[in-house]
Parts: sequence; structure tokens; C-alpha cells
Amino acid sequence: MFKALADPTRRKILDELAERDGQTLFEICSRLAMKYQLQSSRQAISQHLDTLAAAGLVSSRKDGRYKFHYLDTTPLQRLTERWHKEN
Amino acid sequence: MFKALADPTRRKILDELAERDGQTLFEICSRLAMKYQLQSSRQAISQHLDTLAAAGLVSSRKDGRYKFHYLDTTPLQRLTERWHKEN
DNA sequence: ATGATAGGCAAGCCGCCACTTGCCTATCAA
DNA sequence: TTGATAGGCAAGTGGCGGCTTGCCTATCAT
Repeated sequence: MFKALADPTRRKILDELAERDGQTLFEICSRLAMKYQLQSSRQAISQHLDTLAAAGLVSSRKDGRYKFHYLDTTPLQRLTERWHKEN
Repeated sequence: MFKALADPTRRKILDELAERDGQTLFEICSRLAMKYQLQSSRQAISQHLDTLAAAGLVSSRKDGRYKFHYLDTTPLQRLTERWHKEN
């Protein structure tokens, strides 16, 4: 999961899903292009979504020809607890 | 900072400093070798510490020929707040 | 003074990762 | 049914990151 968070484009995808959950691949692509002027290809974003899904940060639901992506922040909870100082 | 957390060896270094703060480079090397059987060279750990310092996760204090390294978890606080769901 | 200890600097190698490219399948509207 | 839309699969490429290698400086003990 740490490696999933290491890429700035993937973090922007999480930002986008945090702002508006349940977007499709094309929605994410166009909104990233709008906001951040990054012209990442559809395949690039798709692969990023695969990585985020493998990390458990994004889940998806398929409906017809659309596939909606949802943010899941529960893996981030454990992240904070790891290096807490005991003092 | 995310890239600093992406490497498993660097995360083990943070684990080590969380358990015993203020270690020198050689202490970290030997203890990592002990616990995790990873025979990373001194230079490798040194470069990892540089990365962690650049991310603001580790600070250091020099005293004589020793250089002590300290964990700083404050950058991790902001990490959690980023993708909280507002519902 | 000399060796041992603790660490730094810089160049080179290599594998992985992000991205592209090309083509394919599936669903929906006309 | 045909074209457009939404997405998937897989191979190839280039650059960056982790690590090594070699050599150097600084501090301390004897």
C-alpha cells in the first residue's frame, strides 16, 4: 500500500475520489486533465487504479458498460498507528 | 515523503527508531541485520537515512564522531487528514 | 603517531515502475 | 446492425531508485 501512495498521480486520483466518490475511469481521466493539466492516458490511469485496488484503497462496482470506483480509507487507519511514539 | 515510506527497508528503519530512538548508523545496521536478517550495507542504510531526513521523518544530531538519528512522526499527522471522508 | 572506528562522497550498475502502443471485448444508442 | 462509447490485455520502452564499489575525511584509543 505504501508503494501505491508513492506516486503523485495515484494520490491525485485518491483526492478526486475523496471529493466525488464513485467515478468511472473516463470521468477520472477528464477531471484530472481539467484540474491538474496532466494529460495521462486512459491506460495509465487504469493501471493506477489497478494498483490502488491491489492496495485495498479503491474498490469498484460494475454496472453495464460502466465501472464505478470507490475510495476506501480503512487501510490508512493502520498506517498512522505504526510509528506512534510511546511517550 | 510518500516515496520515503515506499521502501520496506526504510520502514524497518523507522520501526527501529520508534523502538529505540537516537541510534547511530552502525547501530541501525547491526540491529537490522540481527532482527530481519537483511544484510544491507552501511552505504545503503546511510542513503536511506538521507531520504528519510529529506522527507522530514528523521532528524540527526552530531556529537564527536557519532551521529545520532531521531524519529520525527509529525509529517505523518498530516498524512491521515488528507483523504478523510466528509460523511 | 598509528591504527581502528564512524561516517561521507560520487560514479556506475541493474531491476522495477510508469507509461505508451496496439489491438481486443463488451455494452449501448441510432 | 453498425458505430460509438467504456474498458481490458499484453508487450515494449525509458527513466528513476536502490544498491554496490571505491576511496576519502574525521574522531578517538593506544
